[in-house]
Amino acid sequence: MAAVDLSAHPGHLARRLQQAHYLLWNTMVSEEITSPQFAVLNALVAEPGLDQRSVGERVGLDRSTIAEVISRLGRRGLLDKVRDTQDGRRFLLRLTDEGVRVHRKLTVRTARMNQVFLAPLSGEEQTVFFDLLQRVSDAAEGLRNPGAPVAPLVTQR
Amino acid sequence: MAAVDLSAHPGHLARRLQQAHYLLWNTMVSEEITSPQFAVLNALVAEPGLDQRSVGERVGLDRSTIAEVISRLGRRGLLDKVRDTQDGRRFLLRLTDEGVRVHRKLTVRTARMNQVFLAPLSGEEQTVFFDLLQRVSDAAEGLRNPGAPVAPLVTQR
DNA sequence: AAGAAATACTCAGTGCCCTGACTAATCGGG
DNA sequence: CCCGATTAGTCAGGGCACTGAGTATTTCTT
Repeated sequence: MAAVDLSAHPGHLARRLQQAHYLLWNTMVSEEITSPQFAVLNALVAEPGLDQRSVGERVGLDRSTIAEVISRLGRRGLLDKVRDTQDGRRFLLRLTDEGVRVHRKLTVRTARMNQVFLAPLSGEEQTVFFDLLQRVSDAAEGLRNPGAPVAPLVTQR
Repeated sequence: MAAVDLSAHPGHLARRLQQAHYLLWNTMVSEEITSPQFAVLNALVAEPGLDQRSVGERVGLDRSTIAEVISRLGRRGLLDKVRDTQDGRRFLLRLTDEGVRVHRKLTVRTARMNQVFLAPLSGEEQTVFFDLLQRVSDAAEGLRNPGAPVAPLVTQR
């Protein structure tokens, strides 16, 4: 009766979009390296020697998640992690040769995948799509913290 | 050098969109019930007595994930799970009174949240946004399986 | 009626994602 | 110089999401 149509819920659509992407990535790009892992490799190609926190900032991952992703990439031998001698809190990250090689290979495949992913949209629609996606995300990002916390669902006794 | 701009990658944008939504949901809707959990409640308001698999289908979750989500909702006392006497493989799901109550409360909050989430877009843009999101997801969904598996990154010796 | 195939669900394993609490190191003022 | 605040990273805990393997039940086929 009071049920709602989920297709009018942006959150639901966002989740579906990500699932769709995950699926395509798995079949067209790699079953070993994930999309967030590629994002990290990419950030380190652009700025070698970055520390963990900064990489997380570039790719949009919090301190805990970025630590996990980096540890996995380290285990796979795609990057090295060394203490910063200037600031003993930091770890400096740098791709290994293998890391660079994998990044290069994935860059090509990713481009192909993006084409397939966006194929249902015309060129103009693709531009609009990026724009809308970015604007909504940026706006929500800007809303961090300031709001008062939600009232709990159940009144605790 | 060969680094790519992530803002041109729909997968990255999809992930950011979901993160943004997660954040907003947490502050505006509930810290206890998640968006996928709400989707399940909603499906069961629409069709009480559905089995697990069908609920998963409605909300877009695979068998394993839907099992976890349902088990959590069960632990919270929001739904009941009983063996189908007609078909001993199935579990039939039904919301408890508390489940219905929570769904009603969240429906209101979710509507408010959606408004805030979409506020950066004009009414017309919102329509376009939904349309593009849906078309891309549907298309990728349709691409399931058929493709040959990706070649592995490293040639195993 | 018996065996094969399909179906609903569970379980183990991997990975992403967040929060909150903690440790270690650095930095800033007095 | 020292103490408090800030900052980088870790760790535990909860939840989402998938795959692949396994169990039980039903259904299809012969």
